[in-house]
Amino acid sequence: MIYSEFKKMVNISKEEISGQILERNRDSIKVKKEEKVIENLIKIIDATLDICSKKSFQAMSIRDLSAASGLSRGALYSYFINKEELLILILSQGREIANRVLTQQIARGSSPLEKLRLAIKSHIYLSEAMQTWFYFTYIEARSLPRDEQKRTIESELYTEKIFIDIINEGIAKKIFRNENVILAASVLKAMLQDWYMKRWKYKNRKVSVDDYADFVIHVMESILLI
Amino acid sequence: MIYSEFKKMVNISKEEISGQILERNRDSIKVKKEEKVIENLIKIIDATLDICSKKSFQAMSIRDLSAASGLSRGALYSYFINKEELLILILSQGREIANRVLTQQIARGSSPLEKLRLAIKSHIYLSEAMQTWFYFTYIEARSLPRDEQKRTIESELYTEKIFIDIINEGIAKKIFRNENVILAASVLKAMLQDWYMKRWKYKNRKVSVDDYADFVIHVMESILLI
DNA sequence: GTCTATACATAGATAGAC
DNA sequence: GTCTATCTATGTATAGAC
Repeated sequence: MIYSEFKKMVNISKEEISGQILERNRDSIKVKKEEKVIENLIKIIDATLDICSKKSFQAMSIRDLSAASGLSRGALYSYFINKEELLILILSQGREIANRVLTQQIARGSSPLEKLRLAIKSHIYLSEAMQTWFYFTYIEARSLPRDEQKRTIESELYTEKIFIDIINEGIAKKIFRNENVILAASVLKAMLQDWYMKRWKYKNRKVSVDDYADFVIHVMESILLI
Repeated sequence: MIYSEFKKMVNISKEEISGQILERNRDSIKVKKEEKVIENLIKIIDATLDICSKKSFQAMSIRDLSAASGLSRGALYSYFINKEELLILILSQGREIANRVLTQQIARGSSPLEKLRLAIKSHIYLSEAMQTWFYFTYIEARSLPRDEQKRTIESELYTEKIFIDIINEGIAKKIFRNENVILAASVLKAMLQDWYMKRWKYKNRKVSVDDYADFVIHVMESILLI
C-alpha cells in the first residue's frame, strides 16, 4: 500500500466530516438547512485549523475566525455555543475518524509483521491526510478542560496500546526479538508524531510520505526482527 | 556517563542562568540591586514555566504571573519591558545554555560512535535538567514573532546538523552503514524530543532517564552499525 | 440565516503613592 | 523597589435589524 492507494480507500472528505459533526451536534447548531450547515462548518473548521497552525486556539480571536471564514461574528455563534465548544467539536470529530480508520486498517493484516507495517503506514498516511488536525490536537491538548484532556490522553494511549499488542504478539510467536516493548512502542509513536509535527522540515528536504513510512518500518524491523 | 554524573559536571543552576540574563539585559531591567534582580528573575521564570506547562504563554495573564511569582503586576514590569520581551528573554537564554553544553559535551568524544553516544546522552540529560524550558520552547515556537521563530528553527536545525555530521563521519570511516542520513538524524531528533514532551508518560511507566538514553542509543546502533 | 452594533469581561501597561 | 489604582485595548457573546 502507498499513500495514493490509501487515500482512495479511505474517504476522509470534508463534507463527510462536517456531516458527522452536524449529526452529533444538532442541539447546539441553530441553523436548520443542512446544506448551509455543512458548507459553513467546512469554512469554520478549515479557517480554525489554518489560523491555529500559526498561533494557539486561545490566541485566535473570534474576530480572526470571522475574517478568515467569511462569516460574521454573530453568524459564527449559530454554529457553536461558545469558543470552547468549537474546540471540543473539532477535537472529538477528528478523534473519532482517526481511531476508526486505524483499527479498520490494522485488521487487514494477519501476521504480527504485516500488522506492524500496516499500523505504521496507516498512521502516517492518516496523519498526512489530516495533518492540520493532528498538529492542532497535539498542540492544544494541554489547554483543554479536564474532561477533554483526559479523552485526548486516552486516545493517545489507545494508539500506543495497539503497537504494544502487535509487538507482544510478534515476540510470543518468536518472530520479534524480546525487546523492551514499552520503549519500542514509545519510540515508534515518537517517530510517527514527528511526521505531522515537522511537516515543514520534511517538505523542505523533499522527503515524501512514502519515503518516511518506509524508513520508520525499516527502523522498527532493525530493532525487532530476529 | 550517567545522568547523576552529568548533573555534577554541568552546572545549570538557576542563579547562574538568572545572572546571565541580567548581564544580557541590563538596559531593560530597571531594578539596580543585583541580588534582588537574580532573586526575582528566578521567581518570574519559574512561575512562567510552571504556568505554561498547563496553558499557553499567551493564555497566561500578567495577573496569573503576579499571583504565582508573588510580585505585583507593577513590579513585574521592572524586570521586562512587556510580555513579549519576557518570552524572548526566557527563550534566548535557554537556547544559549543548551547549545553551549551540547557542543562542549560532544567535543569529548573521539570516534563517531563515541560522539554519537555522547550526543544522544547529553541531549537527553540536558532536556531532563531543563525539562520545563525545552517543553516551553517546543510548544511556544509557532506563536513567536518572526525573528524569534527563525532563531528557534535555526537552533533546531543546528542540533540536527550535529547528528548529521557525526553520522556522515561514521559512514566515511566505514563504521556506520550507508543509511539515509537525513532520515536517520530526523528520527533520532524525534526520539530525543519525546523524552521532554512526554515526561508524564515515562514517569508513570517508571522509565528512568538512563533507561531511555540507553534505548535510543540501542535503536541508533541497530540501524547504523555494520 | 446573516449582519451590525453593543454590552460586558478581561487583558496589558503605566502613573504615582508608599 | 514595590504596590495600588486606573487607563485603554481587545476579546467574547448577544440582541435586534435586515
